[in-house]
Amino acid sequence: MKENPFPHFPAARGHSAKRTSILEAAARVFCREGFTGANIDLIAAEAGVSRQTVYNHHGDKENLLLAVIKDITDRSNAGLFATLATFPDQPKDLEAELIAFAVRLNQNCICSKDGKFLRKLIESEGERNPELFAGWRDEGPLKTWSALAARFARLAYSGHLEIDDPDVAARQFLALINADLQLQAMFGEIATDEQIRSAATNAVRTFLRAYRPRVEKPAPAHVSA
Amino acid sequence: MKENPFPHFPAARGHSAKRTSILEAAARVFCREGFTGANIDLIAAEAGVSRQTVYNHHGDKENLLLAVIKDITDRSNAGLFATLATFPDQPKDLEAELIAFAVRLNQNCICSKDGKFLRKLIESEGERNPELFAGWRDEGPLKTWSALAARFARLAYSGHLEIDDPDVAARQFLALINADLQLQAMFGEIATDEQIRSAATNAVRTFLRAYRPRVEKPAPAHVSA
DNA sequence: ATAAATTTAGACACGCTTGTCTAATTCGTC
DNA sequence: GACGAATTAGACAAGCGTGTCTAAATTTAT
Repeated sequence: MKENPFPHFPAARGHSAKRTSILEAAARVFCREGFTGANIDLIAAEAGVSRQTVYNHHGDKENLLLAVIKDITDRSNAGLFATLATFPDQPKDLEAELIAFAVRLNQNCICSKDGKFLRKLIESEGERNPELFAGWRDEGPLKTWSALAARFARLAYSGHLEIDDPDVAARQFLALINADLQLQAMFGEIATDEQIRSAATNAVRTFLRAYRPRVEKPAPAHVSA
Repeated sequence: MKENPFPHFPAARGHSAKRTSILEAAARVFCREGFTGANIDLIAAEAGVSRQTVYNHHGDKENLLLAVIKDITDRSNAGLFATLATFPDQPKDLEAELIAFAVRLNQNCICSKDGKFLRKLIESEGERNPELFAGWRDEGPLKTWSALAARFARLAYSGHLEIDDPDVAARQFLALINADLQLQAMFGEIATDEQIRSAATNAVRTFLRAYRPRVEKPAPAHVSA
């Protein structure tokens, strides 16, 4: 209601700074303690803000949770699709480029603070808010899978890969990427760059052993040996 | 204190039945609502028991959570190692037997009610009880990985597979097994037998494309072509 | 410097949950 | 049928968390 009806100026500077810090603190606390376990006083304290300010910005607790999820979702999706755009469509060195892509995917999307928060929040609260879960699934994993599947299909068409079902290949690629990192992801620990690189290397090596064409260059005509 | 000091009879029949039903209900509610969100009245109601009985059996709420986790962990580990024992050590049809093994693993351990409960409980409460998380990790995933890695190493030694790092192969096998089921697992839905079989087939097919020996039978001498 | 908007600390009512206690009731056994 | 153990319903105090309110202090823009 009292947000800022007309934008003579987008918002007071301290105002939006506090809004941000509230959302960040709330995300941390919701993740750590769960919705019911998170208490507003703690969120306010971690945000360096008074309790009343939290209520001024976001109404009640339920609303705050939704704001947190929307905030993280938006940022997370932006990062995700920016990263997907760097997929190696016309690779010179497929293995190296896929590894680099996998590293980016892990760093920017899956192992990032946002990515982990979002997954844990959805997993904790999804059972109580089915439409929340459905929305996340449709906009997150399902879109990721289908986008990635399209890229892999292209690589198959251009003869770089030999793939029966691109959707399966996409899911397997993502599963392999995380095979070595799942345990760390479950706890608070953030994966080292070295660990991420190693995980990506292992994953891509196996993925390519499975999906690299077995006969040399059965490519579609316009690629000549 | 008032459990049953001497076992003239192990415990009243209704007594242990109620204990079981309390643990089951508590597991459900803790999973659904989180530790703080779970309330004893609800657990008692779902167990078909009075609130006081819950306190009689398990002291306070914290204690009840520990009892639930211990209960599920024990059952879960028993199933896990029973299933691991059915690994195809001397396969005639490696692909078929690995698929069957993967199906058993998913049905008995990963997609089972206990498996899902345990994972969600640990993920929710692990951050607040580090030793809980550590115990689960050491007894669950780490042991699974190492047991599975040993089996794969054996298959590699006998020439059925060509594996650089058996630990990596084991993690990748498990990751592939779940690639198609992760989303369903996150929600309440239980995977169909058909889905589990299909997921296992996809996984094993890819796994074997990656790890089956490329040159025919470079086996260790005693296997003759 | 002044006026408007925002933030703050604190107090407050209200509801819910935990854990205990008691007295009545049911259950299993002899 | 009678006994003891377990279970039950209900009341209860104490603590905590939410959300509201007020009056003072602080920030921001004019």
